[in-house]
Amino acid sequence: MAVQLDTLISLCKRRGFIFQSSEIYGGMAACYDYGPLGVELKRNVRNAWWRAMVQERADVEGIECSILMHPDVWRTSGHVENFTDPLVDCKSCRGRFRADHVANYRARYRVSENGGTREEELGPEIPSKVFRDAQKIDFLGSPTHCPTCGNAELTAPRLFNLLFKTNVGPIEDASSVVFMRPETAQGMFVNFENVRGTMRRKLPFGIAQIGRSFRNEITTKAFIFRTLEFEQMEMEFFCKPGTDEEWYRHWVAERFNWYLRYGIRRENLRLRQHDKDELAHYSRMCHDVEYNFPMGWGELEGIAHRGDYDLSAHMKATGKDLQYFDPETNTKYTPYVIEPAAGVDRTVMTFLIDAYAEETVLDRPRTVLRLHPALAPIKVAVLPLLKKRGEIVEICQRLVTAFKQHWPAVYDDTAAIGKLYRRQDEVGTPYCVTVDVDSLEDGKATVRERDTMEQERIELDRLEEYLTERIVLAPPKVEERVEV
RNA sequence: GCGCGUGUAGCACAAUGGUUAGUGCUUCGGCCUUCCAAGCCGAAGAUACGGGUUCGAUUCCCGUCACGCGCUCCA
Repeated sequence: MAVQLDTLISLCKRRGFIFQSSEIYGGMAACYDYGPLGVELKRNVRNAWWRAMVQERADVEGIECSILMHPDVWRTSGHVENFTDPLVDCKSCRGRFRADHVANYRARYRVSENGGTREEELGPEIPSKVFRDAQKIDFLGSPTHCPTCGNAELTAPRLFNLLFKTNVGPIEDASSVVFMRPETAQGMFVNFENVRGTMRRKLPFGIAQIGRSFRNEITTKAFIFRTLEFEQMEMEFFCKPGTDEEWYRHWVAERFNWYLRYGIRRENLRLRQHDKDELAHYSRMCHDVEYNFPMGWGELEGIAHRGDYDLSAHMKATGKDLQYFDPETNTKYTPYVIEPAAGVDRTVMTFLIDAYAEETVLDRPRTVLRLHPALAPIKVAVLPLLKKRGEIVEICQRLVTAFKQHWPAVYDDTAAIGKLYRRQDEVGTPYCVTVDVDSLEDGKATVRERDTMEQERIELDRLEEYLTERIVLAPPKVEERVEV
């Protein structure tokens, strides 16, 4: 039985993982802040991805691009053109229509630009230039009758576009409109030649990036599953046409197995291949990695075969040559691209849900996050069994100072030992080190493991080595690997 | 974006058109205890925001915001 979302949200807030954004002002819809523990968990997720996708591989380079890019990038990619149609909703039958599909509709727009205002009859289709240049488009005309139910219950037309716009420069002049990137991928495409050239790369190779993206979604959903501002982990893998299907299968398997490696239960994961009519315009094939969330199956990551769509589009738009010269065959071609694209926030949420467990220990409830040690926000807690004994506290302080050189570590003496253990269980701390009176005699401390609650006496000067073996070198939680 | 529902302390809940809004957990201080949420004493802490009805609103009404569920949408 999976944890209820409410329960998880409550724990996230109570223990400093995730807060509602701008909470004291009443909240900001679909925006969330990561608290002290959440920020550690999230960074660990990023690092785990980067480790698997860049550090451990010989064929992928990293990059970090600016969120603001030349506006033409998004025209070339198709993001500006799509979803710029004005849409109307029928309040009666709840249908939604493109305004220009509703009969007898002629719209007028008030366009503010260059400090002045002019009114134009532009018709239902808004040219992208107007959309780009206009600070504000007012709909002065409006359709009235719903084509489905015939009732005069249509809302005023509204522009529907997922791109966030903002202005460069302090004056809101029309010429300064730019977009907040809706995906990180375009940064890799426009830097393809920079990375290939400076890193002296031959095909195949990939460019990976982790960063924020922004989508002005109509509908938000389920906690941090869909937010307006979110973080992506994307990699564009450039390869020779003809080898693309093999690489596609490689990356689908590789990405699915990554989730197993960090402990997501096999039965809560599935691969789903997109039907042909479901594919995006640039996409030839696509598999989603899906997780069985409390609210149903949801997409964690998409592995898409983008063909040569993006590089070709950028070549056409800029006139630059982004083809690859293959020295072995002495030919030029446009690389094909395989793109695994994952959401950091969704992945964080998934790890939290999958790790959450409630048990009964000695007739007492225990809540525990069974996070992989590499992901746990706090790696080790140092606890004194007797806080009144100065020698014991002294040893604890010495240990925690030493541990902090390697990992996030905490010291806590504000409750009885049982409660201290439960506190750490609830935030997923994999190991607790407890110093007691015997420690003063035998030079050992008790190491208590989170999942089994088993204890082991370890020499004080062996603790760092002991914990390193279990935290840094922690094996995959799920050994099973999937072939595609 | 539509419909339905919800909003009381950090968390989970209770109560009420009228005295000081109650309980558990949590947190903090103290005593005691010392290897799995023990006990005792004490403390801090709330009616989402705005308006209306009323002598009086946390309670009734309206709006806003946020969250949940369903639909819709979705690169």
